[in-house]
Amino acid sequence: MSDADQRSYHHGDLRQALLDRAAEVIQSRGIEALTLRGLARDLKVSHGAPNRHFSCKADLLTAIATEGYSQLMRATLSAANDVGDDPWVRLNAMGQGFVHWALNNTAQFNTTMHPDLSLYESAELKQATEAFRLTIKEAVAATQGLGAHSEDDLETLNLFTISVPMGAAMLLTQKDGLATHVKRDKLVADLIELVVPIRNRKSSLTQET
Amino acid sequence: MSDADQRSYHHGDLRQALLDRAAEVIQSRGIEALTLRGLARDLKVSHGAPNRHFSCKADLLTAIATEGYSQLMRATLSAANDVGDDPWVRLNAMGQGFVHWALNNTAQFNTTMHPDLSLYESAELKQATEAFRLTIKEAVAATQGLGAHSEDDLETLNLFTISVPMGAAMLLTQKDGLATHVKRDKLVADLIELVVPIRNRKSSLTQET
DNA sequence: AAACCAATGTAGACATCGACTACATTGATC
DNA sequence: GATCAATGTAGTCGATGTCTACATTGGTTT
Repeated sequence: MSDADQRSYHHGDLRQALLDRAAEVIQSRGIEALTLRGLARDLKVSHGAPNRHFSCKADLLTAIATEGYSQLMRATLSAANDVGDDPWVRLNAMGQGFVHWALNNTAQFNTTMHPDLSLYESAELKQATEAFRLTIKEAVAATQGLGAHSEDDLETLNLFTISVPMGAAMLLTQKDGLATHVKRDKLVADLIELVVPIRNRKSSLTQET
Repeated sequence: MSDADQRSYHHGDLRQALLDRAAEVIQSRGIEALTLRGLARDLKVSHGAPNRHFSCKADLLTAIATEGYSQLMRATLSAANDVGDDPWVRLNAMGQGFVHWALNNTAQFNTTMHPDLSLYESAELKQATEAFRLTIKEAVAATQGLGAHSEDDLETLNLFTISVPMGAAMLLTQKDGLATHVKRDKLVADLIELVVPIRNRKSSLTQET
């Protein structure tokens, strides 16, 4: 072994290295092309090493998704905290934060939303999913009565509010999606404005109707 | 060979049988668990037979997605034709038709939206995708100036309009999604009403603002 | 009617993968 | 310094994708 590869036996943080490399592979060649043995080769470890951290491929994908929900929640909450206390303005920022995180972490986002993962029952993933949904639901509930759609059912409003960033992120992260739009930030801002309007807005009570 | 299985050598329509069985497998065990050899076993043909119709697994998924877009377009257009000529009412119906098709064809919908497929360049899939997007775009364009959001950019409006059914279908088709909602039709109608409102609407010109 | 042939299905082979097992090395703890 | 759980290695086995050669069929041409 040359001095270049100072890793004699233990890798150091193989788990995180696997997660990082997996995201790269998914980005370039898709989830189907992702293999545990391929990751092992890329990271110069034996083909069985990944199994010490992920018992199977579904386990790896689940871990990516769990971390995805966690980061998604942090990204949305962080965006909300950047804009102050008005629940309406906060919800708008959360929507934009959601889409921006998805566009900046395409592979992780697509893996997080992989339909197969809802079949693979995982306690951690379920918990992360619920925590995220609760965060959104609370933010939506906090805006009730303050702006438009104040008369609508909360569940319907919640679905509407999360559907737009979710659907837009889905479409924009496709390889041949609308991602080539020049002014990405403006598109996202305009889009979320249609769901949670904050422009031409003086206070929390002077909204229409 | 018994008289029950009258298929002596040729299957008859193996291609469609593969597509149908694939949808069942995806529905119950996910896209990752789908294998060409498994399909061959289920349909009592040799392990190489599927390759005569689909050169690889990606080809099969692409075919499902292509058919998915085709059916999705038919479902939305059919829904529009059921409600008359008002572009605004038609667009509303298309949104509802989209979600209902997705909820009634979960496996096909999830496969159609599989992120891997945008990496696998397929002329037919690309054509089907573009045809569908054009259909939506035309329907959105036809409503411009008639209702709300008349001042918005068409591209933004288009993304908004398709994002809601797309995101909602994504969320509702998840195994632990909101699909347990009792009044599914009402939820979908209320949801789309938030995007393309048609209630309390006399004509195409007496809308707010 | 007989020959022909493209479409379709069969059978076998090979590299690769997931998953399991036994064994080896390491670093932390007592 | 001994101990041991965590982590990595090497080998194995069944299953899969994909390729090739061969077999069967039904329609077409002569």
